[in-house]
Amino acid sequence: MAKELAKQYDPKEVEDRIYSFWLKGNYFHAKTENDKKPYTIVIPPPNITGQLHMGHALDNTLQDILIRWRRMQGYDTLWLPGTDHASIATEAKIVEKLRSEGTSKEELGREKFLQRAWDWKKQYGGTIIKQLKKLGSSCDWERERFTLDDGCSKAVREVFVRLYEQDLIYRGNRMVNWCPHCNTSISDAEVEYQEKDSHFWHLLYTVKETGEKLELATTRPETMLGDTAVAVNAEDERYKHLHGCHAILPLLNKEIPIVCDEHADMEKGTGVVKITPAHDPNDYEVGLRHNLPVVRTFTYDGHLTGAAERKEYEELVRSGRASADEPEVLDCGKYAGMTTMEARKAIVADLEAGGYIKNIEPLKHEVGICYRCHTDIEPMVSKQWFVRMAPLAEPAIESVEKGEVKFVPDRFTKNYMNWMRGSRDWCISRQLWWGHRIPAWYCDDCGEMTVSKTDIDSCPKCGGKNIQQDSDTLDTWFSSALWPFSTLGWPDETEDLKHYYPTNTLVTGYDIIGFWVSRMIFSGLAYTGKAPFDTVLIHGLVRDALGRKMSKSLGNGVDPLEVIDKFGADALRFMLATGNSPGNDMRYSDEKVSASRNFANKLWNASRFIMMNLGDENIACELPANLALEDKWVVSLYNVLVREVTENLEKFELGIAVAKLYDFIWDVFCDWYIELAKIRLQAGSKDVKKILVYIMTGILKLLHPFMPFITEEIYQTIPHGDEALMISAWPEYDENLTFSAEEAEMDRIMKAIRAIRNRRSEMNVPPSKKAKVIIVSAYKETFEQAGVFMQRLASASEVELVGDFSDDTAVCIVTDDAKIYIPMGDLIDFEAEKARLNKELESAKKDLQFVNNKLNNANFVSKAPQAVVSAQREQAAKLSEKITMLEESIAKLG
RNA sequence: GGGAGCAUAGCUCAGCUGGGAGAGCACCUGCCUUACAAGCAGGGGGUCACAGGUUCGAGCCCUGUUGUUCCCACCA
Repeated sequence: MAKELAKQYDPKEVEDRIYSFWLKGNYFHAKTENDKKPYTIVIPPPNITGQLHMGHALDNTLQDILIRWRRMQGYDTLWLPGTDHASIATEAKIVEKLRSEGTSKEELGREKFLQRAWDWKKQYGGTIIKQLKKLGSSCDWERERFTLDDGCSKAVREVFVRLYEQDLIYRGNRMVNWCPHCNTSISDAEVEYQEKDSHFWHLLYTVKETGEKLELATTRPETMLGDTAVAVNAEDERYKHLHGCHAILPLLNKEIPIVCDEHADMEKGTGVVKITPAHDPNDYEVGLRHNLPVVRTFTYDGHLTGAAERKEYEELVRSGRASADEPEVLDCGKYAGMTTMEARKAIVADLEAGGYIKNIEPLKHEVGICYRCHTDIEPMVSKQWFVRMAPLAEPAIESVEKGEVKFVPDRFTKNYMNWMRGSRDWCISRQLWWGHRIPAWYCDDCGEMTVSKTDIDSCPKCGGKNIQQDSDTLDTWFSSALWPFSTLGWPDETEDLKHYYPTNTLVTGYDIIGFWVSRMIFSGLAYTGKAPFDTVLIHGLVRDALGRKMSKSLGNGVDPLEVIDKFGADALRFMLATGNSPGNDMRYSDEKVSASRNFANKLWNASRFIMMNLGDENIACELPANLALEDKWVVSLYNVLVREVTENLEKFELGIAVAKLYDFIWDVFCDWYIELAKIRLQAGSKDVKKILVYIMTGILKLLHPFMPFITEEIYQTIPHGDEALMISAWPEYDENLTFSAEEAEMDRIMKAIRAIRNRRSEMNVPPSKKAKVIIVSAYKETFEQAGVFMQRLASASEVELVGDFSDDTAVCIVTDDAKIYIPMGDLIDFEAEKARLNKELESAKKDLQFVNNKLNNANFVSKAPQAVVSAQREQAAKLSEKITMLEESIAKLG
């Protein structure tokens, strides 16, 4: 692989080749080694309909960083990939496609429709997987799963039947959220809210017994045909005389009871509420409390019911198939067949004509909409399957309270708890075809319902063959909830399950804590007895440069693949990891990626420089026996870097880790060490080459999880041990490599060099104009070594150490540790020099004053930690020295 | 209505357990010093939203205020 390296790093030339190299080495594959500690991540399965977006890029970059790091640390790592069938989203796409072809799912029939869906999956399901590979994701592709594959389906059935047998799944007529566009029920979690302009219609109902007009307000007059009561608060003095009376429902002239219920709030409006149990969640509850009839007036596709629906209902009752909780269906007569909006207009018009409307008031209120298609949700009583949440939520809450599952950052624990505590029973049936079909069969002969793990073809009760499977499918999230263990083979006790479950880290956005994370936790506990992971690493959203959510409708989405094409996958990954702290949103901008790209290029050129100097020499990656001052300095700092980066990763502080790497590589290694190394390289030192290889190798390892491609590419060109960087050992902190004295020495030298550069720059002396440097310092030995450094880095023609010095034509620079003179001849403005030194003196005195104020404070000295106090004392001493030196210099100027 | 986050240099954001404010980009100055101009050296720029409090000491902890974003909730 060794060759002449290009001046600029070209990710396009490298990335696919390196990815193939990894695949060929089978490095992503988890080998289930029982002597190694496992580390497992299951991927949040992207939808098969999806294209990789920035959210995925972030999510998977974080996962890949963690998994690569742990792999290098020697864990038996498994990153298990896969995709989600996304029932509602996929079905919607296929339905749309069918419509464009002039047909429909009904016309096609279930079988053929599902065939189309599988074809779709085959054709597009691999797209996002390919895109994940472009990012560099080191998933174990041999274990790739799909929520609708045989194994996951088996797990789904197992769970469904178990829950049913434990009475944790039931079927019944309940209030659900109905999407008239998707034509299915959806769960509470799938409803979003949006503020919309509407009206408050103040209606007047007549009380039958007293003849008085009762004023009440509603936002949904179109539901009034289904009213089965009017409610007032029992404590409300205004209406006490009406307890037990009846109201006459306008238009239908139907007598409905006036009930007392806590739901009626005396403070709100007139304190009177109309009750429509079939089409309002609150009213449904009121209805249950007062045993009110439930009258359905809407069809499932959002029209008012008519004679046909009524007839269907009557059939059901006559045949005895109607369950006890079956809602009555009304023939809405002249309104039948209207959409709810049309009905609203017609009903309001009729009410107005009948004098039943007191007034209409404009109103803004939150309306529930479908998270997929944004259609207004119709709350509706409907026969559905539900998971009983309370018994499942309890252990899930306890587990998190006990710390078995930890959220990072911690504040999302609260978010999770709220969700768990507040959730109502989970509606899991969907009137869709693409998904896990509910394993329940109904016998047409005897009416028996059978729930079974395996398909059945006759009724177990009467033996009849006229059985039909429930036509509904399960909520997509039902199978997602099982993902951490269904993918490992559960319910079978597979080797994978034993070895890799429970998994370790779940990485996901805060937006699906309710949808997914909480359901995995209660599912894991309920079915495997263990929490499915120990840590949930939460990240935020990737927004656009203006801070807006990226969305299709705004057209402000940034395609990660285009970014990869332009800047490289490493640059994108590095950018996503940099400045990202857990749980916080971040903004995307090309400038940031470009900065990351520049960093990659910097690394590339550093390696190019090292390669150039290595030539054909075979340099082992080891420290030489004798370390020079600058070697000890860089090794010491590198050693600290190893410790800190590792610690940061352990705490999931990826953004901090990556910032430290950036600083070390660019500032410490490239700008200082390599520059210093040039001196000895020219002299042909082999030791310095060893150090360069040693540090570069360490850097590549530490940076590899973040920038896998370029680091691997460089690793393959420099002398290396393991066949691949990605499976090489993660560096470890070595306390023998701490050289504090040398760090301090280098610090003095660097300060002096910076001070000289600074002065020269201020005086506009070009680097090409070399000048002699004369140093007066108590740190003789240090500065004796520094001579060559100064020639190289501070444009010194020669460096002389003297006990004392005086020259009117020399610039004087004072650092904490030394007085430095640079004879400049005519360039010196005598007065300006004096003024500058005086200014510096003032500033040093001020600083000393500040420190002394602290040290003179008895409370500070007695209460502050000893280390802090002594640090201040040291600083005071340094400043005093500096002041003395400055004063001497000024005195010499006269 | 409840809860949470954010508010730090012109812009985007770091700032880990409280010890005299940092980076990237942008800006200004000088450099093609042969690894890198996607670079090097230097520089300017911040009462850390506001008001109190705890502390020897607060960007960091506590209380309140303002602005902003988000989540949850059945507002008829």
